Parts: sequence; structure tokens; C-alpha cells
Amino acid sequence: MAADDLSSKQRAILRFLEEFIAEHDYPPSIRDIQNGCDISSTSVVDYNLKRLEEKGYIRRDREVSRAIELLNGQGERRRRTVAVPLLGKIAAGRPIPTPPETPTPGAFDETVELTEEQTRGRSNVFALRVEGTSMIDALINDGDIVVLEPTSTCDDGEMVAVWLRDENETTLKKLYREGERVRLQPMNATMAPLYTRADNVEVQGRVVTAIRSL
Amino acid sequence: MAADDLSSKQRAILRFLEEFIAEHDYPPSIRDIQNGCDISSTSVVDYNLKRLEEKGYIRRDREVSRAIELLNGQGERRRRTVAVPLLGKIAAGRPIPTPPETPTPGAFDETVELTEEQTRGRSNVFALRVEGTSMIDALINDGDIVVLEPTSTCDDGEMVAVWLRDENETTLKKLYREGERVRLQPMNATMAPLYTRADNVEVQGRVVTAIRSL
DNA sequence: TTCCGAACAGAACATATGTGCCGTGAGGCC
DNA sequence: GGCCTCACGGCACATATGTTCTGTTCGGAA
Repeated sequence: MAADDLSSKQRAILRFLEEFIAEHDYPPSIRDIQNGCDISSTSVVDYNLKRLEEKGYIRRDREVSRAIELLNGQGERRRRTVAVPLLGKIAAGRPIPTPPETPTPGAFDETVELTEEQTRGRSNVFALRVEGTSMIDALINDGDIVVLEPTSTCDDGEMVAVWLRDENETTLKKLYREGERVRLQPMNATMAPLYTRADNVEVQGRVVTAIRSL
Repeated sequence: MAADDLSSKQRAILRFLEEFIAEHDYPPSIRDIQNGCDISSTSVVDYNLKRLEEKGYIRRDREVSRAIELLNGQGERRRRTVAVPLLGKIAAGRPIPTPPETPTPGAFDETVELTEEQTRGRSNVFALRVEGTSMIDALINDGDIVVLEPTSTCDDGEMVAVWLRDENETTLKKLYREGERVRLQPMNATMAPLYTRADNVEVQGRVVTAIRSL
């Protein structure tokens, strides 16, 4: 299912587009393509770009410079990563240094590049590095990174980061409401659950995914 | 060490840049930024872009339209994903449909977008979807995706995909050489190791990382 | 107060860049 | 041959877009 419906010139343009974007992070102009592919005229580039657009390999915004977006050949968008702030470390009973608030771009020591596939299109997610083996039963080990979606509510049994007011610390547990109190269940069979008053816990985020370090 | 050295306007511009690029796949023009951030003059945008460039948050090519490249605040480049072919499924005792050979771009049913962080800069990696819980001790569960690096050799104890000539099937195990024979150890304490002749096994790839589905 | 630099306004300017128009040549088809 | 379409060349044109120049405003230092 390769690109058999493309001329060699169109394949060259597609290849050049990929290389150029990989190198510059912005698309080439028509004249960049012209030079890069040894094409004699801008109108030829334009002509072939129109064909490529018809066939679903690229998308163009008219009248806008360098407005070429690479598609996958079926009209779907490509790539796309998000810089997710790595806010700190977390384990059973360890505090998160910075409570997750409104994330400011570029305002963190570290970020993790995630694909939309991994964030499931959610924005505003943040990441925490896991310390210790307290979540081993959830297949999350020391050094792994968990990605959380900010939320103040959750269903029973969800894996959430909660802030304990009295203890002034944050931890990652499964949350179960049991009448007046809340059971915080570690994801490690060798560790006992923690019980506390319902008004002592504040949900900060729900685990969206985990990233193995290995 | 966050971006305390940025003005609110500069932060707004940075944020707008991320959003715009995420939406269009090409950077905004100065006037796009002007409108998007409610800035009164193009020269103000230009002024702040210069500051952002000085501080290592972006890179610009002079004289070129929309030539803004997002950096991470330390002058390093951002993003960049690789489309890794998802070759098939694997489990204890199940075959890989296609033996990993020279990957042809776009010639697969599925691909997984991975960041360079995940592939550790390695190229030619491929991915397999895990079936079953035979690797649960390695924190790899049913439905997860393992990323492998093609190799024909490995050290003892490494997690590798091996092809068993006689049985004509491929499996994912830890490999230990024991004299004339080879011990293939599943990563599940409830499963027994498999012993076979050394010349019956052919290493096909080494596990680089695993991706949790959740 | 005066002076100076950072940040901003506004507009003109230069050029980077997409588009349109006209023409050519090679095939295919009747 | 006559007629069509596809792919291409060349070039002028409109405008999209970065740059620059001249002021203005506002604090803080001297």
C-alpha cells in the first residue's frame, strides 16, 4: 500500500518535505522545494503540490506562506507531540514539590515529549516520576513516569494523586469511598491501605498512562 | 528553574506558538502572533521574539517567513517523533507474522509514533503488541507494546525476541546460555523455563522499551 | 529634576512567497 | 491531421510577511 499513485517528482517532493521539516521544524516555501528537488519552475511545484493535496498526502492553506502540512496518505494528520511538564517525584507518602496548577510553557526543569496517542488528546496533563515500588501491582515500577490529567473528582477505584491536608503530602493511590472515610489503596499487595476522613483528601489528578523506563 | 526570566507577554507568545503549531503544523507569522496574543504592533512581537531567542526558547531564521523553531529553554530542539512499524503480535509460543527485515516506510498496517526519548535515538526499531500475561514479571501486560531493536546477538539475561528454528515460532524471553543449550526464561514466575539447543535459537531483536496501554 | 534604557506604538518599507496566465511538447484518441 | 489532457517552463503580479525607523511612555538610578 505504498505510494504507487505518485510520480517520481511527487515522491521527491514528499521526501524533501519530510527532510526539510525534520531539519527546520517549519515547512519549506515553494521555491525551497524548487531548489531542493531541482525543479525548473515554481508553477511545476505548485502543480505537483496540488496533485499531492488531491491524493491526500499533504494539506495546504491557501495564501499562507509555507502552509504545508504532511498527511499520511489517507488524509490523516501526522506526528504531533506535546511537551508534558515533569513536575516532580511521587511515591507512597512523599510530597509533590509543586502542586499542579496552571502549567506555564517552558517553566519546568524537565519535560517529557509525549505523542497524542499517549495523552489521548488530553491537554494540560502533567507527569511525575515514580519513586519506589509502591505501585508494582499496577505495573508501575521505580523510575517509571506516570502521566496525570488534572481533576478534582474521580470514581471509586481510579488511580489518582491525592493531597492529604492534615499530613500535607501527596500520594498516588486507588481511591475508594467508604461512608465517612476514604480508603487509599496502594497498588502493592504487601502494603496496607490508608484510611482517612473524606474531607482530608483532595484529588489532584487521575493517572492517564504510565511510561516504562527500563 | 523555571521561566521566571520571561515577561507575561513572552509567556503568552510561547504558549501561542505551541498552540498554533499544534493546530497547523507550521509556525505562525508575526501578525498571527500579534492577533493571537492581542499585541498592538508587529514591532512588539518582533521585540519579544528577539528576547525569547536570546533566552534560548526559540530559534529564528532571518528573512524567512514563519521560520520559528521552538526550543526547550536551554537552546535544545524539541519534538521529533518516529513512526515505528507495529509488525504484529507476540506472546510465549506465538509466531511473529513478518520476520523483522528492512522496514519500508508506509508499508505496514499500523505504526506507533514514538519520541526519540523512547527509542533512545535508535533507528530501525520495530514494535510488537503483547498478547497474554507471560511477561507480567517484567511489568509488561496484555495489550502493551514492546519496542525492539534488531540484533542477532545478545548478552545473558537480556530480554530478546528469539526464533526457534525447529518449532518455527518466535517468542519473547530472557536468554541464558548454559553450555550446549540455552535457557529461555519467561518473565512470569508461574511459567517454567524452556530449554533448547543453542543452534536452535536465533536472536531477532532486543527489547528497548515497553509502552503501557492502560 | 535629568538621564537612560526597557518596552511599546504606529507606520512605511523591502522582500519573501504563493498564484495566475500564457505558452510548449508529448502522448493518446478519433 | 485535429483535438484533448497531462506535465511542464517562464514570468509577471499581488500580497503575505519580516524589518526598520521614529516616537512615546514609564521606572529607576544619579
